[in-house]
Amino acid sequence: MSEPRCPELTPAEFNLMKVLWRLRRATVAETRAALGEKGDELAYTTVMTLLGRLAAKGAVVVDREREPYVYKPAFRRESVLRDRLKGFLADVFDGEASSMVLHLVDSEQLSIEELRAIEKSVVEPEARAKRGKK
Amino acid sequence: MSEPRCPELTPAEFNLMKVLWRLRRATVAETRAALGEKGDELAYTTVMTLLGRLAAKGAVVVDREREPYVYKPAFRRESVLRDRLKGFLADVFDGEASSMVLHLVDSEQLSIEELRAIEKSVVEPEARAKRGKK
DNA sequence: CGCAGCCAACTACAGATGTAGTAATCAAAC
DNA sequence: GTTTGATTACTACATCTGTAGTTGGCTGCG
Repeated sequence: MSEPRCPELTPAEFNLMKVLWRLRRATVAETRAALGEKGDELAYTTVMTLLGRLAAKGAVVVDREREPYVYKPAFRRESVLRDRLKGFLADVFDGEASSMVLHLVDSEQLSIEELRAIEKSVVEPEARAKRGKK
Repeated sequence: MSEPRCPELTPAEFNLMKVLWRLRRATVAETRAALGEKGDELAYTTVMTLLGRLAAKGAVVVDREREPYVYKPAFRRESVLRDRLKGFLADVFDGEASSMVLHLVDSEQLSIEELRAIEKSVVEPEARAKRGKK
């Protein structure tokens, strides 16, 4: 029995998840406010609907102890990002990670310096420790 | 007037595009056959519907000179992949390319050796020439 | 010449998605 | 205590997606 995987998320749902990961946990109103700051104005009920769907598919946990309910992510951000990355890589680059990275460099979204820095951070132990935050 | 961008593609549509890029150009039947080899069995009319939608949104060009019609991609594969990558990066990793690559390495989808190889290929001129195929 | 196939156009349709309105409740303000 | 505001539970619904059926033309086979 491997760890339970996060269910598929639609773009709108994923967007909510990003907010929840940032806030750790939040009520509908709080979530809505955070979205608003990003420029995503959604009706209160829309946010509720989305959070409801996320709860239904098990992507968030709802604390119904006391109202207003508090929602929080059921899966670590890191692991969800990883899964998405994996899926994307398989879908678009046939799983060829290096091909993808090459594209990144080619299109100047990643510099050689960054590439070297990554390499270093993977090898060097103390840099390794730092990792994880980002 | 910058270059026209490829319109958004749904997963099913993108899947067809992958086939078309491989075949360069193809009829409905040929496309369908190629999909079949990959294990994607779709009804003839389904393939036609999808190609029709792709044509409608300008992602493929249709040669109606003589039947059966011949469909071919309206955009280079490379550029579409790039766009998708860019969108994904922005959406999932807030545009932080190095963060994404770090994830790749962490989850062992990319080895340090590959990373070094990429670095090299970007720097070295003759390796640079080779690039493009992949 | 009439039928069997191939093909394009049009139609169908269930399920997913994004977005939000309405009803019912409850608690705080007056 | 009645009105008001917050909050949740339903309901709504237009679109988009994936998948495919139906209709009718044209073409070559017998």
